[in-house]
Amino acid sequence: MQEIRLTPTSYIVLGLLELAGESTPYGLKQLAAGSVGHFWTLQHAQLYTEPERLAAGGYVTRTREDGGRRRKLYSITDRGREALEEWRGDPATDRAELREPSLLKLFFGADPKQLAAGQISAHRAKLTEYEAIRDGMPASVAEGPRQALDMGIRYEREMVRFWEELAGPLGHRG
Amino acid sequence: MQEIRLTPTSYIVLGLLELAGESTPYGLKQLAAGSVGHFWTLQHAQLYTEPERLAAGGYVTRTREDGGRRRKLYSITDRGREALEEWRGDPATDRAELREPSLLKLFFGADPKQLAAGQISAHRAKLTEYEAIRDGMPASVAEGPRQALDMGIRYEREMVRFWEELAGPLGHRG
DNA sequence: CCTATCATGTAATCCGTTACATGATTAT
DNA sequence: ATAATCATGTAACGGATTACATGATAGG
Repeated sequence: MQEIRLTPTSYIVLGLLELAGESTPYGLKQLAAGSVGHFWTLQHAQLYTEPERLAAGGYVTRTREDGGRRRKLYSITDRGREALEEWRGDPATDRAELREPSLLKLFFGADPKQLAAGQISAHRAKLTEYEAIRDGMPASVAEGPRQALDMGIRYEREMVRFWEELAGPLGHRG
Repeated sequence: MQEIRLTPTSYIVLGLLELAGESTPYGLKQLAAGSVGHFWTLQHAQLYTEPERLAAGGYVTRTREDGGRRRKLYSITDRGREALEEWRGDPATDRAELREPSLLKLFFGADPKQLAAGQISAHRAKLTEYEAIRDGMPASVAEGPRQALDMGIRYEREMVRFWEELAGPLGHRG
């Protein structure tokens, strides 16, 4: 049982395993794609390697299917649950940086109007997608995902506004 | 002259070198700290290694001081300028993900009120910092940094609003 | 049957972070 | 002088991305 460092990736895997119970990497991929993946994507390879790391640390267990494909199945352990719980309960969260590539370009002198065109459509598309998810969300969905989605919507709206104003400043309140 | 891949870090270094002319890694660090570092920080080690990479690719040149410390001095080459120009002119910018650790916690069930306390003060602090920079900005500062800062301000404001509403929903428009 | 696509993994590479180390200035 | 901080690097490590490879399933 090695010491391993828990990264955001680790918590995503732990969180998904907590929700899903036993799952294969591909199962995790599917789960992630429909949920947390909307604002934090993982490479598929990570969903194979990260559970291995977590297993080495005792946060998950690995079993193998008996039948034909003998796929690897992972489950969260008590230790994993504790770690997840501790993480969730700790309000000291590292600050994220904006780290928008488009912002970098803007900063270093790219033409705002040109950039804006692409950014507006990208952010609008994402916004539409988020709103569709929200409108189709069954009442059973937990608060967390709902609130996270709400943040995503706000963010996209604000970015659309920002780029729209950059692209065509109509005085203000156009 | 090797093929190297240009990452956002590369463009930051190139962009800073374009602004600064010849500079040492430490000089770059100082420059970055007062500008782009507000929304995209680099480790100091990167400011020593990245210029080396760029030199290997022919995007910058390295010279050494004649005098005592014989520090390394980097300058952008024509090739570097071209690369920077092409990057700036290409509106096809990768989409950034939100990747807020706090959002991850929220998603996976952390207590919103508890999280909010920390987030509100962090985002308020950043907002205050940004506003101070904006208010102290000399008229000579280029559009790019100014607009990037504006985006940062909007972002922080929106995040403050979001967490405030989560922490204490006063109906709406409290 | 054949070919997409879905699914399951491993290996190599590389960038970013962290840690280590030391030289030069400045302040006390 | 000496401590503190500023400055200048190198080395090790590790996680994330990318590339490679192959097996299973479904659709035509």
